[in-house]
Amino acid sequence: MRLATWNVNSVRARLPRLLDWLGTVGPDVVCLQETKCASDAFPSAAVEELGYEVAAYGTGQWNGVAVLSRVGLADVVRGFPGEPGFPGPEARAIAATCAGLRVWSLYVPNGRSVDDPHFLYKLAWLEAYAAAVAGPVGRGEPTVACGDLNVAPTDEDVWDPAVFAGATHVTPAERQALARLRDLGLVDVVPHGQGERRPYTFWDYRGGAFRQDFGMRIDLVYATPGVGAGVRDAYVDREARRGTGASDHAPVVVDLDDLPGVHGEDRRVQARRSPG
DNA sequence: ATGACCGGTCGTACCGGA
Repeated sequence: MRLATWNVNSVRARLPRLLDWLGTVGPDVVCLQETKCASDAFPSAAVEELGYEVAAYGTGQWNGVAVLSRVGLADVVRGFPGEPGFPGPEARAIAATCAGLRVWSLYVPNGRSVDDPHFLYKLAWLEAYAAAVAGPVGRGEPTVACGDLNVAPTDEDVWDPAVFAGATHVTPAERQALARLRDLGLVDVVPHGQGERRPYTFWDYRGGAFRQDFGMRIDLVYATPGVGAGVRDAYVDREARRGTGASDHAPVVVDLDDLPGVHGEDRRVQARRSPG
């Protein structure tokens, strides 16, 4: 299975590039974040023409997540029990089961600044998510929690730690909240950055950050141990960040062994069985 | 240089992003 996660920064603005990318990379399952459109405004038809089913969750111009799959898309859940709001519910989490794998597409709150109420919301949201997946993950259900987690796990995951002194995304509090997920047993599937480059996934639009590789690794794939052991390859698709009309995030692409008991024919059956 | 970019919005400035 080829799994990917990508913060597209508006699915409608990115649609031509998304469709090209789906055709070129051919992922089986895609987690999208910052779709920035309501569920019923998601451009599903264009994606379905390429053979994907779509589960979208969006409430308007902010946030928004989705899962695309061409290997089955079952048991879709939007949000999770105990999910905090700001102050009301926000569209930041959606789950679906694809070829036996429980897939979460997550868009963790930004935090804005360390003295902003949004920062406490970010920490609470991460804690609540960890509590929500603790049961299934503890029972060994094959799971990936992936998306824009908005935390750089280590100083190695930002281009210059000095620049981020006092900023969000690198604080001990955020890293501890993220570590709760690893405490459950989830493993960080660290991609390679293509060549010798660091596996950054985000570069600010401003100041030629991408050209200078002033990036951060904040788009993450956290997998249960059995899933992590089946990772054949994982890479950051920097090509998708290049040129005009790009998102400020690059996709992370992960090639996984099929889960035990779920083989190619089963996947085709699941795909056929699902409603179009 | 307290900047620089981009997407969205009942918009033509401002918010949010990170």
